[in-house]
Amino acid sequence: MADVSAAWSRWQPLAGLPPLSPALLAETLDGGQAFRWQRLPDNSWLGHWGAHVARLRLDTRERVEWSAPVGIRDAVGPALARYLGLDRDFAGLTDTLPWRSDPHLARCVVSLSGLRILRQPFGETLLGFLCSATKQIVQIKQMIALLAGRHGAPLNNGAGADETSWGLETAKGSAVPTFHRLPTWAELARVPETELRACLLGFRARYISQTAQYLAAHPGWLDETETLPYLEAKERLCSLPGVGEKVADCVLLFGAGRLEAFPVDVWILKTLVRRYGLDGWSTPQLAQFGRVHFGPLAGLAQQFLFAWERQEARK
DNA sequence: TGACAGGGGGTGT
DNA sequence: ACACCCCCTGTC
Repeated sequence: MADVSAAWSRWQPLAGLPPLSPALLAETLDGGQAFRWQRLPDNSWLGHWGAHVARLRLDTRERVEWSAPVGIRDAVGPALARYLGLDRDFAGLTDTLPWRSDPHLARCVVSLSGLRILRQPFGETLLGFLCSATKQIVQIKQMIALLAGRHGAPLNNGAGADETSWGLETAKGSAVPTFHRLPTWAELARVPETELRACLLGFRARYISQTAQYLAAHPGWLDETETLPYLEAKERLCSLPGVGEKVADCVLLFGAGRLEAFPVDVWILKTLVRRYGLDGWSTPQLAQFGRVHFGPLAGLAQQFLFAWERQEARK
C-alpha cells in the first residue's frame, strides 16, 4: 500500500457518529445520496463536497475516523459534521417513524440501523440530480467526475502546492489527479452545451445548460430557494428545466435537510407495489401515500426502503 | 475477446 | 405514451 500519510492529517475519531458497519458506511456515502465518494484500495473512502476533501474509514471497533489534507483540516472538521448531519440524532428520528405498525419498515430499519441523510451543498445536489435521470449511480458518478475534472476549479490543499496528489496513490501506483471542485452554476453558465455533452451528459446537457442560464440571470435565487418552506422551495425547483418532482425532492432531502421530502423513483415504486400492495396506483398517488403513511420524516423512511430494495436486487 | 442489444434512480410534450 | 442521449452491463 502506498504511503498516504505525507500530506494528510492523522486519523482522528469522528465524535458524534455511532459505530457503523462497512456496508452501512458504503450505503450512506455511495448509496445514491451523493456522487463524489470513492473507495480507495486501503478500504477508506475519499469524498469531495464544496471546497472540502476528506477521507473516512472505520477502526477495528467500527468507529468512524476521518482525515483531511493538512492545509484544510481545520475547515474540514466542522464541514464534515454538517455534511454528515452530526447535529441531528438520526437514531432518535428513526425511532419516531411508524415502524411499530409497519412490519416492512421495521425490518428495513433494523437491517439498516444507523443510516443517515447527508446534508450536501444545495447547488451541487441540484447538479447531481439533474444528471440522474434514467442513469445508475456509477454513470452519474462518471458524469460528475468529468464535470469536476474538466470544468471545476482545482482545489488548493492549503500548503501552497496546487498540482500535488498529496501522496495518494492508487493500487497501480499512479498518482491520483489533482482534486477539483464541481463547477459552480455561474461557471456552468459559461460552458458551451457541446462541452457539457462531452461529459457524457446526453440529453441532460441541455437541462443543465438552461438551468445554469436561468440561475446566472437570477442571482440569489438558489440561496433563497434553500431557505423557503418545503412546498414553496419544491415549486421553485420544479420550474427549472429538467427538474420534476422526483429531482426536486432529492435536492431538498439530500441538499437541504428537508426530511419531509419523499422522492418517488422506480425503486420506491417497486417497494410500494410489492411490499405495500399498491398495484395500479399512479405516481402522485404513491407520493401522497408516502407522505401520509410515513409522516413528517417520510424522506428518512424513504431512504431505508430504498436501500433495502437495492440490497435485495443485488442478491 | 469482442460485438450487440437492452435498459437505465426522469422530464417534457 | 414516447422521445430524449448514450454508457453500462450482461450475454452470446
